[in-house]
Amino acid sequence: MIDIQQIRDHSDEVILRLKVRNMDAGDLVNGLKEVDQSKRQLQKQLDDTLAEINALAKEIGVLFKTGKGAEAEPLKEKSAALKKQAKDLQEQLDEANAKFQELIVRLPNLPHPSVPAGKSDADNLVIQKTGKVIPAAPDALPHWDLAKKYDIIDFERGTKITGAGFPVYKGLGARLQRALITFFLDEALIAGYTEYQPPLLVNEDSAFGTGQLPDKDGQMYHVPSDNLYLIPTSEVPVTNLFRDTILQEDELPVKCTAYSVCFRREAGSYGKDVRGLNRLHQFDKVEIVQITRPENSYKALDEMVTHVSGVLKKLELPFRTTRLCGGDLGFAAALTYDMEVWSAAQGRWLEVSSVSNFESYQSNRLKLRYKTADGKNRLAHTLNGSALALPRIMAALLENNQSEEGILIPKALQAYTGFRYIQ
RNA sequence: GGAGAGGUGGCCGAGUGGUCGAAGGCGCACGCCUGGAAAGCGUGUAUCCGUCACAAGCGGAUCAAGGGUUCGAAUCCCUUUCUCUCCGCCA
Repeated sequence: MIDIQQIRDHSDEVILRLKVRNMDAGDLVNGLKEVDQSKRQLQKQLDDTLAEINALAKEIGVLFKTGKGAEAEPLKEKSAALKKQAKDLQEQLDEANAKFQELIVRLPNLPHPSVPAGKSDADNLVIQKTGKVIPAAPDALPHWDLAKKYDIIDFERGTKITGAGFPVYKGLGARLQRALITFFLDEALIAGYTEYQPPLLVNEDSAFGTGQLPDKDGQMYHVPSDNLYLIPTSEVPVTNLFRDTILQEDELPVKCTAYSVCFRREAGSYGKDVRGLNRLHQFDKVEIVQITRPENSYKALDEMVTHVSGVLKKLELPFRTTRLCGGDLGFAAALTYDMEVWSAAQGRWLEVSSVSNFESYQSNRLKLRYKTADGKNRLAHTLNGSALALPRIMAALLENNQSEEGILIPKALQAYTGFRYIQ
């Protein structure tokens, strides 16, 4: 969440910057300022009252010790009255705090100055195109047909055993999937990331910490009997490893990578967007996460984009990088780059990675700080990115590399698959 | 799932109602000592909130979490949660 100090000192700027998200935050920000004010006032009153109570208790203690217990009686009465007052103030303060919390979690992160204005993904700024987009042959098959032709993904039986959006990978398809995971992890390892294998279910605190709750409630699968959530991305468990943590400055940057299965309910999706592998309820992803000092986070963001680009180049897939516009920017992100690969047979770009800098928005919720050389605790910056999401990579590989001989596995992957063609 | 034991500061570990945010030790930082180092000696060493200049100082909160008893609780009571031991079940 946004640092309240920023709202106290620069509320106009906050409102202005949120306009890039097409959000009119005026009422919210001003309401927040008011609640903050009364909250602090109540805090002061309560603290003063408690201080009086504490002083009385000490006095009474001394009286008892010196055998003047009788003299303590009026003090006791006074204390009782103050206690009642304190309880009252405490209730008011709790109320103010709840209100404050309710309001502040509704404020999304402030967009970075470079975020373009815009309403939807159509307004995202294309900043880089890499690789040649060759028009697909007229008889090119979309990946769902190729999956059937080579018997490598079984959508129907996935639907039978679970439901739509839960494909079954089979034979060379399953092996290609496994190869991709290992390849991605190895690439991250080379880039200096430490590999993690996190739990696939998280508790409420974790879901809140990275911002899935309360903003995206309903997007996650929930297990009510244990009040746990299936992770929509390993960003959630991995970033939460550092919840309530004060790191030493020399531990930064922290660089983590994790492969995990991801679960998303995707309520409300439909049409060609969800055909085949385009949008699934369960999919595999390798994620990269960095925790940095504030002054280094944008350098780290560039580094992560470069890393993902490098992996895509090794896969020989044509891709483009876009900078998300204000309207498409995620709730917690300050700046996001999307990487999209060209899907030849579908003739469209498929998002395979999203790399974001959250600045201190997540770390403020997570209480993720680091101790500077002069002993001060500061909020760290968090970043994450997909490197990469598997299904659409799979889709693009199938569609782009199809020929009469079968589907050619890119050279960099062959060492991992152990085969050159899917035939 | 059943029975029992327990959760104290970065770590270990005292503390069963009164000036305890908490003894002592370790670790760490700085200083003295030394040619340099070790040892030794000394000093310091949690987090959050408020006041305020995001200083100092002062005040408040925090001994797993929440609630209660009391003038006063790390210490007593209740609930929750986690860890450990034994049993059960089990990949």
